[in-house]
Amino acid sequence: MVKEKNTEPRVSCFTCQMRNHSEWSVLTLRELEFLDSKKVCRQYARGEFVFHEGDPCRGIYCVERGLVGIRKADAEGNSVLLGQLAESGSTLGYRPLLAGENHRAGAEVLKESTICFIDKSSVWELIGHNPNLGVQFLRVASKALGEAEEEILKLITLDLRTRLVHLLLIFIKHYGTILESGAVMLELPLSRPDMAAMVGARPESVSRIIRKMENDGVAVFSGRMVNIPEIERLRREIWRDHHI
Amino acid sequence: MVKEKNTEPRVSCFTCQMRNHSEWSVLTLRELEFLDSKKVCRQYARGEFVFHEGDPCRGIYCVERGLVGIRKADAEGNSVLLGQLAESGSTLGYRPLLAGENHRAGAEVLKESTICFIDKSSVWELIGHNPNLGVQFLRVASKALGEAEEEILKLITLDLRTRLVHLLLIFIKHYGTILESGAVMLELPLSRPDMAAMVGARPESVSRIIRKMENDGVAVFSGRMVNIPEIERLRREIWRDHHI
DNA sequence: TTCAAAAATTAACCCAGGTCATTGTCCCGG
DNA sequence: CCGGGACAATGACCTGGGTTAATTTTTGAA
Repeated sequence: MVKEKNTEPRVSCFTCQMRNHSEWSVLTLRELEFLDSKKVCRQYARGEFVFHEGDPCRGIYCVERGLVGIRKADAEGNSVLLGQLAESGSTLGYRPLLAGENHRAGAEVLKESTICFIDKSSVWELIGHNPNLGVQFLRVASKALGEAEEEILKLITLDLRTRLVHLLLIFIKHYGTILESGAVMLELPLSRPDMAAMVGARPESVSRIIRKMENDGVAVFSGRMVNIPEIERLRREIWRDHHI
Repeated sequence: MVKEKNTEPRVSCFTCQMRNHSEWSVLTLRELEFLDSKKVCRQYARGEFVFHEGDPCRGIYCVERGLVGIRKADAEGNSVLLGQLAESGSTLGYRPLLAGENHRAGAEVLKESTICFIDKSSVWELIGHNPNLGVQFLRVASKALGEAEEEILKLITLDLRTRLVHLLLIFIKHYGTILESGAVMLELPLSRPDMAAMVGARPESVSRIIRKMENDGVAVFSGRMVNIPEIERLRREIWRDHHI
């Protein structure tokens, strides 16, 4: 698991591809210089934690490249992956920073990643200096809140199969490719246990649903590859719970 | 249901009891004058909606007195009450305002209330004028996000009885009184269907759990009154799922 | 290349809680 | 004073998905 991690990769905020799609897009050149001078970047291997549940929040993290999940666990070892996965351009840990709390969930690296850290006081300094940055965070936090509330409703009203279809459709949007046959091919970014943690279920139940979906001819799973012959059939499932 | 509603009650931001416990506490006198001049207050009867799911967001609402729940429903008529109930001093509808979205949930008046409305542009004007107000909203939104995520974990890992006990303990904190016997007396602010909507269950299931709790001698329900002989027994239930 | 640990699949079992139906009470408006 | 509609309690029934356990496959470290 330890190759040559902890190396500091050469990363600059100025050349960062995703900057204009992130909260930082509102920064002036001067502020960007400040950010660039304050950030500390490093590589993380799959399985590492960027921060743990309960840790005091020292600052925020900016994913330059890779994939990170937000995991929340209870005493018995059950765990959930909350919300969307963090990819290039995503910011991690802004919630506890802005709420003035400790981390209430951990950030687990799902694919090798390069992540930059910006300490708390520098973030507040930037927000104080450029209120637009505060407004950006306001947007991000409010959108996340809306999605969390949507998730609560889904957990209560939708059965597991439907929730899984929702997840698949999101993955298709992010990672899917259309074959010449018109079918959609998808490489899942997650293991089965992690897929289960995203929809709030056990891996065994996810397996069971996958088998049923294959029997129905809706999708074919093979390891992390999924082939969906007709996306429309998938889409129809999320209307009216796949019966009519 | 219609008595003499729509009367404009005499409400002033200056004398508002809860102001110093709300986001508005950071306003200067001058800004407070602005807020007071812009706000529009009115009374709402039980059952009215302050705004509906899907409505465009025109501004935010400030509960001066009363009780309001945030309700989210799906096509089949199932519904959930999200998060905490809004009482005196709570702000409603800040999420869609800050996210720049439409309302994704409705606000339903649960007890007769007096509520002030502040239009969108005035709020943004205040935030632009006093960035501390923005920071306040940042705090509020981030805390709400943390609680929503906590709720997701609870829905997945805790059974109905435990979720209900959590709810009771919150109600006790807000509305409970200690009798001379040491027992706790509580008047529930909600009907059974609404309690069910708060814990993500059906009213019948809540009834069933209530009966079991009475058999166990943990609590006695009579209409909206609840008597809890020993709060400690309640508290113990949320540790380790009331076995062991 | 090899071995142990993690991931995956499948089957059998079972129970929490959703669904449906019945009955009774309370409250409000006419 | 009556009647209709929300609220409440309870029982019978049934199923989605959790639990356990056994087996196989994949993975990655040495």
